[in-house]
Amino acid sequence: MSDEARDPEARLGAGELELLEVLWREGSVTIAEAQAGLGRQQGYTTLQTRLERLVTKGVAAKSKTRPAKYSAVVTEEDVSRDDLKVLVRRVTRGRVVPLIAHLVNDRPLTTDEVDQIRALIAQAEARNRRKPNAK
Amino acid sequence: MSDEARDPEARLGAGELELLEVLWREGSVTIAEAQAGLGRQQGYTTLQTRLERLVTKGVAAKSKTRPAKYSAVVTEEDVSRDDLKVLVRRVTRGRVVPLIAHLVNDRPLTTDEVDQIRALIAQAEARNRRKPNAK
DNA sequence: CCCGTTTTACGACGGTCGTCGTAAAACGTC
DNA sequence: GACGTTTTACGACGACCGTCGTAAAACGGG
Repeated sequence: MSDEARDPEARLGAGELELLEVLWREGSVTIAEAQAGLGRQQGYTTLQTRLERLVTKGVAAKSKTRPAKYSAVVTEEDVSRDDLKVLVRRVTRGRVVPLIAHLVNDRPLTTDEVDQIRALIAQAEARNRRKPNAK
Repeated sequence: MSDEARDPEARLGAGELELLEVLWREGSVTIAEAQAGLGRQQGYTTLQTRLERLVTKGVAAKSKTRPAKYSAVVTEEDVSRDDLKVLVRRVTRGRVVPLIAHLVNDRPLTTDEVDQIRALIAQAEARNRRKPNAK
């Protein structure tokens, strides 16, 4: 019963994810650094408030060092897993193939990508053989 | 002057998508039907307001029949395309392979699904051969 | 110790969205 | 045509979030 604990992961808006991205990318940043790391330009205190609210939500932490540094508490994987789950369920009612179709048809793939996807499929198939629950 | 479509697709929140889902699923519904079609229970006038706001946003239409019927104006594909684009860019910085890895590793695939994905890849590869821009 | 700069604390405002309440208007029935 | 029911119109409230302003507090160089 370790992989639950989803309670502090309240719903995150698009703007909050944008900020979390900066934390993921830069690791641990002061307000000024976050301001620079963010693509667009935004007021200092605005970032302060936004980061503070992330801390309140439990998805970021604030150090007690003098220029305080903010860092992500949740990982990219945590969030993407949830997002993906929602997207797959919502858009394709649980079917993953239409989603993949969308992905590979949306733009050309390099030959490398094709190879990698093939490998992925082969692995999945191998797992199926070991445990033939192929529903 | 025909494809004006993209600009009124303002940002849709999670709750608004939830409602759109009902419209996509049921096609054209009165407020009472939407109330029933929605999973949970929610006040009549609440649905009224939410549907009305979807109309204001331009993503739903209201008929002039007596019990007004609401229907979706944007398609599931419109929205999923945008959502997917955001997700791919945000989570994997444009790389589609990690996303697919996530999808196929997250849960077992049926043999049918494996076959279908293989076909998808083959098609993508064929497109590559016809137009060898393989980056 | 004083001063300018940086950092933090706090509060406010406006827009969006889920949530309803209330009441007027339209409708079907007797 | 009066009445109960359904449908619509309108407005409000509270939470959330991006946006800052202001000002106190802490810091570092003279």
